[in-house]
Amino acid sequence: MLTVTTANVNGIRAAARKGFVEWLSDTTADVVCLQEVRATDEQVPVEVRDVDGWHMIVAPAADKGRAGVAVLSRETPARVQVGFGSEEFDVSGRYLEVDLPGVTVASLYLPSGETGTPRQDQKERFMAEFAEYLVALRKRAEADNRHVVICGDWNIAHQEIDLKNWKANKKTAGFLPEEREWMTRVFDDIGYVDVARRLHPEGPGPYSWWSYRGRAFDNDAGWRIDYHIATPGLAEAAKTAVVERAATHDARWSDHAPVTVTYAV
Amino acid sequence: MLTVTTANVNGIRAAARKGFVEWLSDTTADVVCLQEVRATDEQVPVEVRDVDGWHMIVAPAADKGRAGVAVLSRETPARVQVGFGSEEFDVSGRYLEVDLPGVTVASLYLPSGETGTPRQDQKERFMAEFAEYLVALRKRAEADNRHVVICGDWNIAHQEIDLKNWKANKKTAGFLPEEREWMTRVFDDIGYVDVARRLHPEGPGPYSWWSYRGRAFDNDAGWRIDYHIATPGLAEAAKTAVVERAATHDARWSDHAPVTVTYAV
DNA sequence: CCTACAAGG
DNA sequence: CCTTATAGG
Repeated sequence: MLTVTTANVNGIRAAARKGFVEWLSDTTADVVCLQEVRATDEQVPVEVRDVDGWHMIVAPAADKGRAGVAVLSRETPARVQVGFGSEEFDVSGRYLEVDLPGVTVASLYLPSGETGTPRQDQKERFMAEFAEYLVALRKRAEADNRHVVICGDWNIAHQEIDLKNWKANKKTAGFLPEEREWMTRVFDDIGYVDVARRLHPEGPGPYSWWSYRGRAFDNDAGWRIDYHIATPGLAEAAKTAVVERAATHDARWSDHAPVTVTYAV
Repeated sequence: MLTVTTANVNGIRAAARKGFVEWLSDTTADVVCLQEVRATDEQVPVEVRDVDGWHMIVAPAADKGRAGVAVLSRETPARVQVGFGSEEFDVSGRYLEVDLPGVTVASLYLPSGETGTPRQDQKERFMAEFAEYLVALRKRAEADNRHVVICGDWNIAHQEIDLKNWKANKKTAGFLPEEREWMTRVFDDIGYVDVARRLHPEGPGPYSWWSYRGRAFDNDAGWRIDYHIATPGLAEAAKTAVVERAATHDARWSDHAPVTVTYAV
């Protein structure tokens, strides 16, 4: 059994002050993928960095205080890869891949974008380059007889059931037609599987992100943008998928909730 | 009897969250001079701006979130003056003068400076221009038969007894020889009086500012840089001068403590 | 070690 | 409505 969690922490220093450390010491996960760490290795609070029994790798952004992904694992990874071979994005703290026995686990933080701005162009450049990488990664995994799961904040809600107010958000970055179609291609053309949706085909939700503005969390006006996107064999091995909304409810240390999947591998 | 308090609030919005509102509702002062308000009129929390029985005038800096002085008085001032006739400094939120019956009260926030930098040059330009104004103000007050007191953060410790570690700070802005000599000229040549020191000639202290760094407050490693500087007649009428260290100890809402003087006028 | 601002989300 | 960075203190 391998339990993997993904969580966008929205600043690991702030999260550590608000309950992330307690969540980490309670979790039974074997691997934790983090996004928006917003800190270098040295800036990660020692209560997180030196927590007993965990191995931590951080891929910070060159731009101070922005983005940043990390992987915590109980086993030491056999291989670590920062970035996916992109000149533009490999220093942006958005992709970190580690090899654990039989399975490659990646932490992804896809740009959030902003409709009609250069930030949306950047998101689309990322999506185009990353889709190519996903193809190569899948081929490599098949050749090596390895499973792959890309965990993280993909910043796209795939279907109408993946956000509460889909009608109001048809022109909002994260639910644009071209973004949704891109995710469809990841599934249907490249061959990855949305693990949580496969286990729970019925919507709406469960959501994994709620804006801090207004009463979005209390009203469950959220989006499902945090995914486990896995190769088919691993997706079929998934036994449970849970959004730990309660974990964040007791002590809300991020605007995202952890998404945890247990794989029978 | 006229009781006047001066307090550098280090951001009135932060201070209001931390206990300044309670301090204000408890004080028996008739006039309160504030420095480092760091807010425009509209940005001042309503609990302060609309507090019953007080009239408030704010002189913010053109530079958002910086400096800013204010005067709260139970009586409506007959005259209000922002700045002291300086092209450079009148928009810098550092001087506000009001006329109350028989006495002119000013709130001053002198630049803090920084040894060997342009900020120290600015402080010295301010000191030069302001000294000239002090001469004119004293003459005008005598002609009008009015008392004057300039309350505020002068950002200079005058003597060795005015800071805990004077030996270590001989090259620190706020205790430079030229700054101390300038204050001596304000007293000996221009004829103003350091009210609190006149009532309490013995040092060391009492200090009115303690750095937030380290344990400066607990160790009373402070500076006396907040003064009531008055014309001689008013200084002679001063009955008590108190640094409200306890007020800030119960709920420390600033790195400065209020300095309160009661005048028998 | 605080403040407020700015930019990103 | 959050985060971190920055300048000023």
